[in-house]
Amino acid sequence: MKKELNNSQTIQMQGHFQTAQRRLLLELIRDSEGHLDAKELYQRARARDESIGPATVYRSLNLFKQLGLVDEMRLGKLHCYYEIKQSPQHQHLLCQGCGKVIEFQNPYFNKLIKAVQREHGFKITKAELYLEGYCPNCEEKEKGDG
Amino acid sequence: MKKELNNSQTIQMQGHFQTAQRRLLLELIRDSEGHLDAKELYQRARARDESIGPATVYRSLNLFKQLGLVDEMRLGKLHCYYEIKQSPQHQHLLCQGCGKVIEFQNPYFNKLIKAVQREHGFKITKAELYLEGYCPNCEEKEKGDG
DNA sequence: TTAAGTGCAAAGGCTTTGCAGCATA
DNA sequence: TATGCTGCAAAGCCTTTGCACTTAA
Repeated sequence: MKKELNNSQTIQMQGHFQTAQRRLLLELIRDSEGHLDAKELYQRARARDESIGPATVYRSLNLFKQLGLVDEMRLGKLHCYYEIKQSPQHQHLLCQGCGKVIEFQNPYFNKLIKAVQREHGFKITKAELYLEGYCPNCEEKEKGDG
Repeated sequence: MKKELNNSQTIQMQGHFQTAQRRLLLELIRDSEGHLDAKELYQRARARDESIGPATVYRSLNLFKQLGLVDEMRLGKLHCYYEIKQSPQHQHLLCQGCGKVIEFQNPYFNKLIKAVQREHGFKITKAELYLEGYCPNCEEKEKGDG
């Protein structure tokens, strides 16, 4: 089932060319469900279009960020991951054992943001919660290993 | 008022030499109150000891992390910041206007962690909340500029 | 004394930039 | 057709590594 880019993704390209490379990259980012860093994106793009270069990937990512098409976030060590904007707000939970990334939502999150906003008089524009730990499976293995 | 490294900071150096460089670096990290990246740390160290090299800074940071003396965290763009462990758990709020970093605590935070732990069966070992926005001052200026 | 730590310089990754040719609108 | 985009290659950062010298214990 081939998905098409939706309106919000194409309309916002106004003023910039739509190119095969950009369409491919956006498609890969969306299909990844959000857990893709620049390197991985480059590799996947390369698998579909042998001639694409890293410069195009980085330039496109910067354009997408600038246009507000994708969100950039830091997970794990030092990587930046990209995901299509428009996905409902969610946070990330990384398993240190198997590397799996889980997205979650929790009502306390908004309460927390609002409380901080109130207490510090900040206007908050970006909020990221990043949790790391062991999923039930890996937790079992940990116990087994010692 | 010169502060001395406390016991928890020296005891944990057991098995590793205490050197002038390491003492200097730990002192700078502690005095920075936690918002220092590797580059900035190197510059400050350089100001106090002209002969220190970047390799020593990076090697020391890695050692401190390994020994659990400092925490590494990602703030803002791509930087990693370091702070002395032992400070009570707190989270970070960055002003996009003036770059100021505020540490805060909020009871919802722990509730949130516990809820996620319960819902996903994860054993959470690390939790970072990162907020970005405009402080009251900069918010005013933003309005002024348009 | 001697293994660990240091500085220097070189190497390694990832990301950006310059440029000539190509493609979109 | 004309500007913007691409790929390539080179350059730029930041971080790590190899090596000979120095130093803490």
